[in-house]
This record gives sequence, C-alpha cells and structure tokens, in this order.
Amino acid sequence: MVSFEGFKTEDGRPIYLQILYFIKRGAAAGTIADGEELPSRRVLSALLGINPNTVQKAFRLLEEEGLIESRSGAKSYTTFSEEKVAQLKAELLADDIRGITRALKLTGVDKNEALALIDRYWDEAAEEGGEDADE
Amino acid sequence: MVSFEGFKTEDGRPIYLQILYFIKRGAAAGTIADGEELPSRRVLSALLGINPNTVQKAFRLLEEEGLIESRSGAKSYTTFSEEKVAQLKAELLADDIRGITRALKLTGVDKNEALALIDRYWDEAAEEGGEDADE
DNA sequence: AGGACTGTATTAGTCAAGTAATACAGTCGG
DNA sequence: CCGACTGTATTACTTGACTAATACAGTCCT
Repeated sequence: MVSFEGFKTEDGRPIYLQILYFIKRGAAAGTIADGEELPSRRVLSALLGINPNTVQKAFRLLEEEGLIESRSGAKSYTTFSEEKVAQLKAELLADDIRGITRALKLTGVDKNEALALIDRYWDEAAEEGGEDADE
Repeated sequence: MVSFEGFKTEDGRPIYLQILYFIKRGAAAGTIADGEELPSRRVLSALLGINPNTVQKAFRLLEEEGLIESRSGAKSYTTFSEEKVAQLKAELLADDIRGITRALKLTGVDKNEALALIDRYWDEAAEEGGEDADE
C-alpha cells in the first residue's frame, strides 16, 4: 500500500499537483514500487483532509500518464515500468536543477557558492516531511 | 531605470508574485540598485502584456515590505538599505536551498549526486532569461 | 446473494488570480 | 498654467482550484 506519510499540503501549488508529483518522485526514488496498491479516493481524501474530487483529479492525471491503473469498482494500483521510471527521474531532476540554477543565478550566486550552500545545508533540516518544488 | 529584460511570465505561479520576487532577487544580486526609478504601472503592464492591476498588486506588496516608495502622481523608486538587502538575500537563499534539498531527497538523490548534478548543469542553458522557483 | 467497498460522474457553490474598462487626483516639465 | 504623465481606486467579469453533496454502477469478500 502506497504511504502518504511524508505528504504535507500547504505548498502554495495546487494540491492535485502536489499529489501527482509526490507519486512521481516516489516512483523515481524507488520508495513506491510497481504494482503497489493505492489508497482509495475516499480514504486518501479523508486522510489528507481534502475533497475527494481533488484526489480524483490527481489520480486521473496519473492514469493519463500511465503511472496507475484504475478499474471501476476495484482498487487502483501503480504500473511503473523500468524505462518509465528512468525517464521520469531524468525529467524531474532536469526540472529541479534548471529551477535552482535559475533562481540562484538571479540572486547573484556563482557556481562555487551554490555548491557550498548545498553542501552545508544538505544535512540540516532532517525531519521535515516530504514536499515539492517544481512544475 | 529598473529593467525587466530577463523577465518571463508563464511560471505557473501568480504573476504578481513573479514580479515581486524578480525585484527581490535583483536587489539581493545587486543588479537593481537603491534609489533606482521603476517603470510606471501602465508602462510595465504593457511591456509584460498583463493587466495594470496585476502590476499594481505586486508594487503594493513591495511597498508594504519597504522595498519601494510610491507617491501618488510621481514616479516610484526602490529603497534598499544594506541590511534589508543582506537579510533578503539570506531569506531567498535559505528558501531556495530548502526547496531543492527537499525535492532532490524525495527523488532519491544523495548529497554527492546532487552536487554533481549542479556542477554539471550549471554552465549549460546559458541564455534562458530569468525565472523563479520559490515562494 | 448481499453489503461494503470501489471508481466515476454531476451539479452547485466559494475563493483567488487575472482581465477589462473607467475614473480621479497628484506631480512635473515645458 | 496645463497637458501628459503618475499612482490609486472601483466595479464587473472570466477562469481555475477547491469544496460540498449526492448519485450510480462495478468489484470483491463472506
């Protein structure tokens, strides 16, 4: 069963996108496996304190991208192929790196400073739960 | 005169926030100086192809944060003090680093991989104009 | 078979973001 | 002075995100 333990709302971005990317990142990281059972729309919406329609929107997008399978009446499961996961991870990382380099350059930071900052802050803020930062 | 040359809309985030952070990052980077003249609401909205009200919203927030000064009828100017700029830069960088570390950890990347990715991609995508990535 | 769960769909409402059009008063340079 | 600019304000509208309530049909397990 896919766990949403590290999931936190209040990101600023639409919740259905946060769910979408939570699954995508889990797939890329390997923390969510192929064929894993997903919580039902109703259960997850209650768990996250949001509306079932919002969860449904995220799941619909995931299905359109071929990352989950839903049969009316039955439970839903992830469907990750190795190639899909590899491609997904590459896309996510490319977006992340593109975003952070843009932001840091705009803020007047050079490459060495950027590397030093990440090196220094990486291990701080250990227990923060999971969040997002792209799109 | 503050230039919006590197500014691109289509970020996903609200435009007024993009303007807000464009100015903030410029202040932090030193590419926008203290006392510089700002384009008028009307001129800037025409330049960016957006509504004057959206620009006004961004400028109002900037004024509330004490980063610009507006007198009804006259032009608007930046008001950056050294301490304010230093504090601003620290905040922006903290948010950036926090965001990227969260995202990369969720995607299953460790510290050395993260540093290698940034080291590799930093110099690519040179001419991309300026964008944002935080909140 | 039957009940409890599943996914799916519909309609209606709120709220923020953004557009559009317009108005008015203050400033500033010629 | 005065016209062209400035900032500021107001009202009305569209759209996307999200909530709310409800309905219906398919599945699964006992």
